[in-house]
Amino acid sequence: MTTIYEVSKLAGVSLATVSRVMNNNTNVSDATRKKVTIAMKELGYRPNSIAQSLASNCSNSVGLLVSEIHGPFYGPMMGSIESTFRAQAKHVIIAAGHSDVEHEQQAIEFLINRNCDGLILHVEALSDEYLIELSKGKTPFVLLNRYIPEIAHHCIILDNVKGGYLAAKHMLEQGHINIAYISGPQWKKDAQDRLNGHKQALAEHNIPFNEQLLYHGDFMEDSGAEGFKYLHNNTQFSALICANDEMATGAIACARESALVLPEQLSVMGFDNVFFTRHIYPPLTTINYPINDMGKMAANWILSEVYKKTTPPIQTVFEPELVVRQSVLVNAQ
Amino acid sequence: MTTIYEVSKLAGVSLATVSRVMNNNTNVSDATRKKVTIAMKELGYRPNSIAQSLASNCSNSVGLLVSEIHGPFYGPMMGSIESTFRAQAKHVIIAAGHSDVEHEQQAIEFLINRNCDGLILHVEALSDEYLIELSKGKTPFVLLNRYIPEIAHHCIILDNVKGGYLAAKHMLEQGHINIAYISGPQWKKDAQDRLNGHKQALAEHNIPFNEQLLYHGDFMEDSGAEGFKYLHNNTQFSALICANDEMATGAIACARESALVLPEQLSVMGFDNVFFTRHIYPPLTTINYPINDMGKMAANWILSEVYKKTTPPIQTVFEPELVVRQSVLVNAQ
DNA sequence: ACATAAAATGTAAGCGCTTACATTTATAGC
DNA sequence: GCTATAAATGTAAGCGCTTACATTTTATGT
Repeated sequence: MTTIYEVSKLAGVSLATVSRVMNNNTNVSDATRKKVTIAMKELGYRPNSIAQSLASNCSNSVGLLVSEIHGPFYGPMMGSIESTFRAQAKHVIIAAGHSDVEHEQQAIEFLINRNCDGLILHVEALSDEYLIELSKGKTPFVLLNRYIPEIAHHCIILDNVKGGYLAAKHMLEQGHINIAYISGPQWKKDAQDRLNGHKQALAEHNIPFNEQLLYHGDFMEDSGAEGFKYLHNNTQFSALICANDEMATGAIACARESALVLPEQLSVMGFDNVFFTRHIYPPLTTINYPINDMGKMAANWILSEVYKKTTPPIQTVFEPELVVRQSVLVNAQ
Repeated sequence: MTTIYEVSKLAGVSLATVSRVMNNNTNVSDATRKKVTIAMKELGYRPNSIAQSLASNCSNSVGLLVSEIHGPFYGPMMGSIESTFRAQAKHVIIAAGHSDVEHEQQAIEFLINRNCDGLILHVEALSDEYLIELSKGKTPFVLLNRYIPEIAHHCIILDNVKGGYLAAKHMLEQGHINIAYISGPQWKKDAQDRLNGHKQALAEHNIPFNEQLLYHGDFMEDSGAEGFKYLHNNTQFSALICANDEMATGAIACARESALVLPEQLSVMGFDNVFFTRHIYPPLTTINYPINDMGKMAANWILSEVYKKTTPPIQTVFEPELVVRQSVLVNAQ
C-alpha cells in the first residue's frame, strides 16, 4: 500500500503538503499541487480512510438504524439516504433494530462505537427518555417518524393525524357511513395519530365514533386478517380503513376468502403507499407516505448539522397525500 | 473520550495489558484481567474502533454492493447478511451499483478505499475481466448470483437452468402446449440460463421451441407488459412464463386490461418468489430463489475466508424450487 | 533596494490503539 | 535453594494520516 510518505518523496515535498492537496487546502501553489497530483497518479495512491479518520477525528460514516432491512417501507428510504451520502463520499453503515428495545439499544451502541459521525434512527421501541438522554451525548442523530417535543429539532415526521383524516374523509365523501377501522398498536404514536385523524374526520361529518367498528392491530399483515374476521363477525360496515398497507393486504385477502366482492361489497383503504399496493387486487387506495423525501431530508440534516455542508432548508414535517386507486367504491349509497 | 491509557492508569497496569484483555489474549492472569475489567467499567470505556483498525490493519467492516437498495429482491438478502455480521461485531457498509458499469466500479473503489476487509458483490454490468483482475487485489470478495469459471471459488449462485426447467416442466405437466416466454436481457448470464432451462424442458417433452413465442424483456415490470402485448398481438398461447416476478406482474396487469380471465384464459408463472408475489391476483406460481440463504452463505464465506472463523461448510450452488399458487390453470386441455 | 506582510512549505507531535521484543515474576525439576 | 522454563507484564515503535506552529519564499509598497 502506497502511503502519503512515498507520494511526498516522489513529488519532492513534505507530508504536510501532500495532505494539503488531498484536503483541498487553499495554501498550495498550483505548481506543487500539480507535482503532487502527478505523483499520486503515478503511484496509484489511495488515501487510507482509517488513518484519516483517526487523525481528523471524523469517520465520514453515518449509521442508519431501521426496524427491518427488508420490508417495503425501509428499502426506498435506505436507497435515498445512501445515494445522498455517497454523493458526498460519506458511507452508511446499516443496522436493524427489529422494533425491540434490546436490539435497538445494542444497535445504537454498536453504531456509536463504530465512530459514526452521525446517526439516522428509525426506532420504535426505545423510550423518549432514552433518546433525550442520547441527545446529550456527542453523536448527533436525527429521528425519522417520531416526534419528541424536548428534541423537536431532531425529528422528521409525517403529519399522521392529517393522513388519518384524509383517509376517512375520502371514504365519507364516497358516501360511506359505516367505516370500520383497524388501527396500529396504540403504544406507537403514529398509530394513535392516524386514529385521531380518523375520528376527527368522522366528527366533522357528524358521525359518532363507534367502538364496535374498531379493532386494534399491530401493523402486521396477519392482524389485518384477524381484524377483518373479528369485525365481520360482530358488526356491519361497507368500508374498512387500515392504519397501514400491510394490514389492508391481510384484510383484503381474508375478505376475498369470505367471498366478498371488492370494492362493491367492501371498500378498503390502506396507509403508506408501499410500492406493492398497486399490484394487489384491487389496486389499493391509500395515503402516500413520502418516505423517500423524508429519508433524503434526514440525510441532509446530517450533512448540515454534522458536516456543516450547505443543504436545501430542512423541512421537519411532511404532508401525506391521498392516492386513489380502485379499492374504494365510488359514490356508495 | 476515555482511552486505553486512562484505563491502564486506573488499573495500575500497562497499555499492553489493557489491550490484551480487550483482545482476549490468553496470557493475562485472572487477577489483572479482573482489575482491568473493573477499571473499564468504572470509566465507561469504549474502545475506539478506528484506532483499533489502524493499528491492527483490519477494519472489521465488510462492503455490500447491490444493484438497488430498495427492490423486493435485495431487502431480504441485505437483512440476512447484516444479521449474520452483526452477531460477529462486523459492520456492513452498503452501496448501490444501479446495474451500471460506472456506478458499480465507483462503488467498489469506494468500498475498497473505505478499508473494507471483504466485499459481497451483486454486480451485473461489470465485465468478467474486471472481476478476475479485482480478485488479484488485496480485498477478498464473494460474488452473488454470478458464475465466473476462473474464480469459481468466489461465486455463490442459483442453478438458473434448473429453475427455468422447473417452470416449463410445471406448465407442461398441467397440459400446456403453447407456452410463451418473456426472457431477461440476454447479456445477463442468469437470463440466458433460465431460458436454456426452459428450452430443455420443452425438448424433453418433444415440443419444438417456437421463436414466435419468445419476447426479450429486461427484467423490469414494464417490459413484462410490453412483452405480453407483443405476444398477444402476434400469436396464440395458453401459458406465459416470465423470467422474473416483476415482469410477470406487469404482464398480468396488462392481461387483465385485455379482459383476459386468469388463470382460466391465461396461466402465468414468474421467477424469484419475491415476497409480494403472494399478494398479487391471482397469487403467482413461481420459482423460489433462496436469496436469504444465499446471502447468509456469502456472509459466512467472508467470515471464513477473511476473518478465519469456523463456519458451516460453504455451499456455492443453490437449488431453485417450484412454488405453486393460483396463477396456473391445472390440467389445461 | 529594502522592510513588511502574506503565501507557501516544512517540522514534528499527536490520534488511540496493537504487537514484537524485552523484562520481570511464577512454576517446576532436581 | 538453585537453575531452566514458562507465564505474565512492560516498553516502545509504529499504523498513515492531520494540523499547530515554525520557517522559508514570494509579493507589495515605498
